[in-house]
Amino acid sequence: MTEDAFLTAYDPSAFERPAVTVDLVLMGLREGRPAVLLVRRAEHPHAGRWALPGSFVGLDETLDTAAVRVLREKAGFFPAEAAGAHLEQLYTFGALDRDPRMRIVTVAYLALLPEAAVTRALESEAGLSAAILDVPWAGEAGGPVAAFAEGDRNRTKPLSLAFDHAEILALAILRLRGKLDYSDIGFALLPEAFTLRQLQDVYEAILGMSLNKPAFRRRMLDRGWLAPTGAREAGTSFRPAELYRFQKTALIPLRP
Amino acid sequence: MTEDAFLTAYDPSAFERPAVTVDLVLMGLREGRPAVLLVRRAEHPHAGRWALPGSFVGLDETLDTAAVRVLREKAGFFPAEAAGAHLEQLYTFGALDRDPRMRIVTVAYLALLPEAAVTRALESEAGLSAAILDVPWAGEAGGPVAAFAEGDRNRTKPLSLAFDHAEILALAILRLRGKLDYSDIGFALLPEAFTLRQLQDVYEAILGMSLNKPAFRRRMLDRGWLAPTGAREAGTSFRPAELYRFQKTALIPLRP
DNA sequence: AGAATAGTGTCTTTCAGACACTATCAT
DNA sequence: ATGATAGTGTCTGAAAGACACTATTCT
Repeated sequence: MTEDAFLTAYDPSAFERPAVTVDLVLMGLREGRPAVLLVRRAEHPHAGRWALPGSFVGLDETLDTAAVRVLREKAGFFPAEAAGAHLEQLYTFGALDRDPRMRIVTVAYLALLPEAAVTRALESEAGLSAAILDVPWAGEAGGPVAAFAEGDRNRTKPLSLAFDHAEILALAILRLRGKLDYSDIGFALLPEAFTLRQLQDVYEAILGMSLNKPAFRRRMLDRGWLAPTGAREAGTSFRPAELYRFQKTALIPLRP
Repeated sequence: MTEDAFLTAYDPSAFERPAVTVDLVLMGLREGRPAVLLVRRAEHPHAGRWALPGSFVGLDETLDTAAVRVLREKAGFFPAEAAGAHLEQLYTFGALDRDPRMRIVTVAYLALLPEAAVTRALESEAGLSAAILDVPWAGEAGGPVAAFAEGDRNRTKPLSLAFDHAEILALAILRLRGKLDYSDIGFALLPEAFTLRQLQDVYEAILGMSLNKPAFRRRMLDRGWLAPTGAREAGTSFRPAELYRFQKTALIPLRP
């Protein structure tokens, strides 16, 4: 039997199979605080609760393609924004009862968005809301992550997330923290030009702790990923800071 | 409409869906060199090439459960061995053409096995073979990973892996390297009692580079994860080294 | 001038790399 | 005693934390 003959005779529908979805943790900053974009579920199951934007994965699209599609269709991003956003696979969740309708395996993605893109998405997509995250430093292992409505200034009533989305969210924070120091994801949350103070604010917001200023500046500048633009920030009532661009060097310093 | 009524009316088979499988990278050591357990494919597609052990995911089992089942059924591990092995999800692969039969999304797992378990599995499972890996240090980004048959002493003919399994394997090495320094996975490849030299050999094999002895000993002992057994290795023709056990401390030192 | 933050100089501490050295065991 | 590896003492250099200081801009 040749391989071609085998493939022709093969019956792909022999076994029942789980459904496959992608769910996106859309992380950004709102007034310097880490935030996630959520949709309020209108329908069962879990109607009225908050969920990560997601979608079923079609037979004609890869997992990554499906994630980008969600970015466009459910999160209101322009194709150019969706293509430029930092998007990485997070983890795949496959508990038996994670969805009461049927067996669903979901591939979770983490997307990092600059503050301006978050604002624009919120304005263009009515169903979308930003939730502010409370991420105190709770050790390397992380802790539960609480999400609050943007209006809830006192942070008294944490939002109730649908399905296992709270677990996915907690893992996203962990991933973000873990990669912050040795990758370039911190820059994905910032605009094209930014000050070192803004960069440090991002780090402090994600890590949930304050950092030493001179040491932080040294580390960042010594990596060689920052190119001064020559311009300075505007609109301050004090000395304006220098603006930098992120520019990954071709020569990555390797261990000897 | 109540949630119950909604669920009763819901048709779970409305859309065509991809199949879901798990594939396992079973890593261990063979004579101090990193190795993977592979099965030779007898059937189409990719008959004659080498593949990672895997299986379809049933509707009644989680992803993790399916991975443990493969450990038992296809890799010949006793239930106790399978339960004790280090097993973690690696990444989910969903390219459109990764399997010519049909659309398959596979969740890749990484399993780490002590040398003795590898030897036993090879003896009990006829279809299983060990492939020695060539993992030179090629920078943080890693490089292609070549696998060779155990008999191929000169390492001239790299094995041809089926599907996208070479890609999965390369990612497994990357994950292993990345987690080696800050997690306890190095110990998963060692027997219950081991010497510091053996531990260093594991690190050097996985990183593909040699390490400084005093610095390595200091780091390992200062972490407080090693408990001296009081016994010493036997059968050497020179001074026998002290044997240690891995024992994770309850008090994990946290950042302040 | 005063206020407020940007940005730096420098001391200290911590820790990894390097090297040479001592200790211990089998033969 | 000899050979071979286990295990350690110590110097050096790189880098982070802490703190105080200077610089610059707006009002």
